[in-house]
Amino acid sequence: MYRGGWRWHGCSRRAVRFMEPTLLLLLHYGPAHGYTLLERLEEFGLGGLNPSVVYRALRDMEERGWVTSFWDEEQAQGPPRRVYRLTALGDEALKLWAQDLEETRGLIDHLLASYRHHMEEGEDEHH
Amino acid sequence: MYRGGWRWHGCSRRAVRFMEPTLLLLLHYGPAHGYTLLERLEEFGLGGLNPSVVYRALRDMEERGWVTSFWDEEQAQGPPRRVYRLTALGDEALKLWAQDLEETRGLIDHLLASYRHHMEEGEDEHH
DNA sequence: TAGACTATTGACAAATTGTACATACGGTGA
DNA sequence: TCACCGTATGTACAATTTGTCAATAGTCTA
Repeated sequence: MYRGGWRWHGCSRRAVRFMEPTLLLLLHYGPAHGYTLLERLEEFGLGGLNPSVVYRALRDMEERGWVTSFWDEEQAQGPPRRVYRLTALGDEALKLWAQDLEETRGLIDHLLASYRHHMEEGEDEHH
Repeated sequence: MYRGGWRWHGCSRRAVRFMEPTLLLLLHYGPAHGYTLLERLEEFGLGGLNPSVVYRALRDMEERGWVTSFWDEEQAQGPPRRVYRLTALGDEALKLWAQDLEETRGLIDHLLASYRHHMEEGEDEHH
């Protein structure tokens, strides 16, 4: 069950929802390592994500053909790193995601507008 | 796995995400039957949700103390109907949800702005 | 050479979501 | 009266997603 307290663990839940389009956008800037992407998610308010979750998302996107990956030849230092690169399909996915986000934004706007409108009405009533 | 095709089944996934705050708002308008709420979700772009999902959400909200419910005494026609009413706690939850939605909208705005900015930059480049 | 930091992965438990079906009341037409 | 339709709600289980913990591995430094 769980479903318990308000806002489950930090913003984790929401962060996960926006991770995928954000990764696509970051990769549209250019190829990058998983670890780098993990860190750059913070710029989009998606910091503190569990690394496993991010790596898993990248592998899933690869399965769908949105990205390709290969081991970094020039190992700078540390363990081998995987480099991800956006594919043409991933480019399409990013566009679709952008549309989806616009729609989502519309939904939220409508909901918040109704909320405020209703609350302002409530202020005038003397109950 | 699944995670397969783009946009899984209609807008179901997204609809579920916004169902809870929408139900809270609808109940802030006044007590209502589950079935009525189910239908009114459509006004917020959340139509076509599986009834089970909506009833389940209502029961969950009741477990958390956000709503109370009782069987409608005056059975108009048809089977017995349950009436849901928002509690003070539910009222608080709605306010918190509104804040959360504002934040979410901020995230989306930031993401879309970055996307557009990057795309416009790309147009100037001759690759 | 033990520990810290960078990187990635695997496996499994926990939670959420989708779906199919069960139940029940009242009205309608044959 | 019986079959059937539309309204209304609930249950149970399968499918999917998410959270978390631990394993591995290379490099650097004290």
